[in-house]
Amino acid sequence: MRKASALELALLGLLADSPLHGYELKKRLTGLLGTFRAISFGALYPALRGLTEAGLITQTDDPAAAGPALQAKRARITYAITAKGKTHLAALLAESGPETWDDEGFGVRMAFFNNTEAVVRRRILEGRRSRLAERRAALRQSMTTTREKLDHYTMELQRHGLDGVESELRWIDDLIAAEDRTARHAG
Amino acid sequence: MRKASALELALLGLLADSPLHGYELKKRLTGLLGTFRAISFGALYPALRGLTEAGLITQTDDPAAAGPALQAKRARITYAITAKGKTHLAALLAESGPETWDDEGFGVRMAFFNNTEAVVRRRILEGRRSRLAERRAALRQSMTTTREKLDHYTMELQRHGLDGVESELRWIDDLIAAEDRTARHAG
DNA sequence: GTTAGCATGTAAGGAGTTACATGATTTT
DNA sequence: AAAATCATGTAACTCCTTACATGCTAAC
Repeated sequence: MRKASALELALLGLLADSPLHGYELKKRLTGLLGTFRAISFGALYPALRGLTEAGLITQTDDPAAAGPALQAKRARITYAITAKGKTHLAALLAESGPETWDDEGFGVRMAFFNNTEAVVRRRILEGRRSRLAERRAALRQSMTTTREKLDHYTMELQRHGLDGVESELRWIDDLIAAEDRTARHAG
Repeated sequence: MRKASALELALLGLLADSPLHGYELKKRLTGLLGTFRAISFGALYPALRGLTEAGLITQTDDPAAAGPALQAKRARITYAITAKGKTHLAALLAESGPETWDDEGFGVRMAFFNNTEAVVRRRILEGRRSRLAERRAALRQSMTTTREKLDHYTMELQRHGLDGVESELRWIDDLIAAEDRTARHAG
């Protein structure tokens, strides 16, 4: 099986909570990945087909859930995760690598932290932290070395970008501290 | 000519300042779009070819710029914007539409605000503002209506996302206020 | 009765990445 | 002399968007 996209990970993660149909999945996806990008039906349904063919989810026709006029030609389809899918999801959530620290990959993984082991959560948070620290260093570098030639607007862009990175770093530090406190409590 | 990507806009904008060769363009691009994504050579050179074929830039072999061993088999190529390219760039910077307000489109356009008319700057900033306001509304909605079922981590993600949007809104408001002051000064 | 939202899909095409391929120059 | 960086490009492939195509259901 090839490397899973953030979309497939998000679908598996959503279905791990409860079975859903496609339209509902798209709405939740928008809430989940919405800050980064909106996915379209042209991406959603092929992805669901791929996951089904890989045996990670199942599709069930669901005519009962439709309105009173029962005999709809095209029934709603309910998607549910399989045992194999759950295993695969756990593996995806636990894996390390660049895709784990970048904006989208991190966002999706954190959205499913509730179903993720504390050790893995910790590793992902630390990875994200060093990714952000790199970005901060690059921004600072660019702001000081090319200081004289940067025009007002470019400087404002970079300053605001740096603010954002620093704000996220503080946030991540707080999250890591909270993880530590919980770990101490739980032993 | 089809709709230009943010990459093509960025290339034209960079070349409007001074001619550059590909490798240098890529470095500046990373500084410019870096917060959103990094572009690869596999994207850069085909884009430069496209712009050349469209007559928006020119390519000049530049063997003199290479080191002392002059007879390099493959010379560096210097890219320069044409008059047609300048016109096209101005049109791109001035256009309105969704691509003007989204993260990447806005970022690129603001990076070239120095070469953009005050009226257009104002329009782009206002557009970005309402885009952010929409996103804020959506986030608030999602945080209040589904309040009870959201787990700790999802809530943290949304809270941090909302913080970021609100921070950018304040920043945009400051920029708009600064534009107003400048406009009053300049008459 | 018509608009908006629910619901599922396909086909064509765009924009990019990764991996490959090559070679010069500079630094250590 | 090895490693890093400069420098330019191509080919295969992936993932996604846009536009199309269809039909039901609820609200106004």
